[in-house]
Amino acid sequence: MRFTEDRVSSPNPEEISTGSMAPARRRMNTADRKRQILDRAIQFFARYGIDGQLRNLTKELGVTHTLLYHYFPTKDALIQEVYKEVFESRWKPEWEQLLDDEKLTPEEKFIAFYIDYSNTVLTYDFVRILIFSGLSDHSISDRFFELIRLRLLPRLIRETRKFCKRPLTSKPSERELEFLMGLHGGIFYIGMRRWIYGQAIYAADVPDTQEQIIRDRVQSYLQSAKTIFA
Amino acid sequence: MRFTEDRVSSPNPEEISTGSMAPARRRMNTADRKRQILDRAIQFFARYGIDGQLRNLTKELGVTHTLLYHYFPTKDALIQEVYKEVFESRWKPEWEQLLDDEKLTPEEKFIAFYIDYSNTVLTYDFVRILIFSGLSDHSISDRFFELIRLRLLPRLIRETRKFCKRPLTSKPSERELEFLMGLHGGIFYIGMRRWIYGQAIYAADVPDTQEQIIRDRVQSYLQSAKTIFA
DNA sequence: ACCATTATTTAACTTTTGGTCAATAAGTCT
DNA sequence: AGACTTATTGACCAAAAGTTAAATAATGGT
Repeated sequence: MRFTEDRVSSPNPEEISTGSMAPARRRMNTADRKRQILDRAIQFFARYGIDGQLRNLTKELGVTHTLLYHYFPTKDALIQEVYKEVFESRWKPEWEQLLDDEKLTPEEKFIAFYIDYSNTVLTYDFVRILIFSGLSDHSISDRFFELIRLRLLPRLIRETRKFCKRPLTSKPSERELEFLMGLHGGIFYIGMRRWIYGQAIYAADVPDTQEQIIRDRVQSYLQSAKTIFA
Repeated sequence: MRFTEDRVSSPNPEEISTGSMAPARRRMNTADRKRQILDRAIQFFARYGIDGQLRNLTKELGVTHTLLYHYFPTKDALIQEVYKEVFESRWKPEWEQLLDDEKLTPEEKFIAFYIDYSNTVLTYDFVRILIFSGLSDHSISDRFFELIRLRLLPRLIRETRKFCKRPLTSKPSERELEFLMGLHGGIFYIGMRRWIYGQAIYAADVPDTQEQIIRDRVQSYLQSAKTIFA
């Protein structure tokens, strides 16, 4: 004998105290509920991947899975909104301004940028959803890399050249770009180790250490660029 | 009306010529068939993830999906064997010997090692299965990182110190390790970009360029280590 | 040429899971 | 209080997907 019991026992914190088991159906207004579902869905798909089951997602919300179809026409539509939310709404235009700031040295820009970038991008949700989407469908993660390639890399290359006192005009060579990707990838790898492989990154909990690491790597990158591209 | 039609039309190359549609059931000996299934399964799960469907896997083999259960008790057992094959059988003990070689300089060792390591580990199957397994269950990818942490990192740290002319005795500091992980991660990121995000790595098809990139990064790492840890 | 073994298939079962639809009830407005 | 809107649920469907058991037939040994 199996019951159809989608909702978890006590979804509404206010109701728990009674100990009764009638979950007392509560209505939320459309906007709030949609927001709530989307937020949960981000965490949920980050954890279980896009193959995660809707019934499990809604169980976390204390709601039956059919309610989702009141807000999203299909599972895929929900996932698309999750992608949109994660990839597009977290991009900071300030990064570009920072890298264009006339008052900062290239070194200061690199360090300030990568510290903030790490704090924004190297989160559980972001890293995992980026990887999940890359694994299943490039077209999603491509959009994020387009942003990097168009908005960030040219500026980072420019600052590198400034630091090396080289002319800024010519098109970046593959060797230059690839050397930069070494820095970039090394930093992203911190998120990989932490959120994909589940390794404890000692420095992650100590902001000072975390920043020291980035500082080390950036300085290493810039100094070596000077040597390599002299 | 639906038929149970698992096998693809002409599984056996020798039989195609006739154009007839009786696929002529062929028996393979146990060892060969198991090997064949395992090889295919590696490619298959690398591509579609562990959620890939057995019916699709066996379709590629020209066999019904139930045949799998003659060789593996369960889907999970098959996946475990895939993991074992990918992670354990590709580790090269020569790496340790190379890094211990008395006749090479630290710089030569680093470069030789990372070139070979890249060629072995940065393959489609390996990178993707490593990520898939990390995403779903750390316990699998952990085994691979244990190898790295125990067999490789101490040697790489030792060679770094030799290069910097520093004493070899003390325990590696977190800063040292983390700086090394910057190099390591930057190199792994090449595989990520290529096999997860599907980016065309220009240098990947030109061995010379590929090696130049690794050379650049290794030299950058070593030179900077000298500065940082002086 | 026959027999025994076992690789392979056919058919069927079960659970899972995305999705539909009509019924229910919590708010809101008058 | 009664009516109206619509958020929410319960029952149900169909296809997908892992698993099992019995039937079939290819191969090797005698």
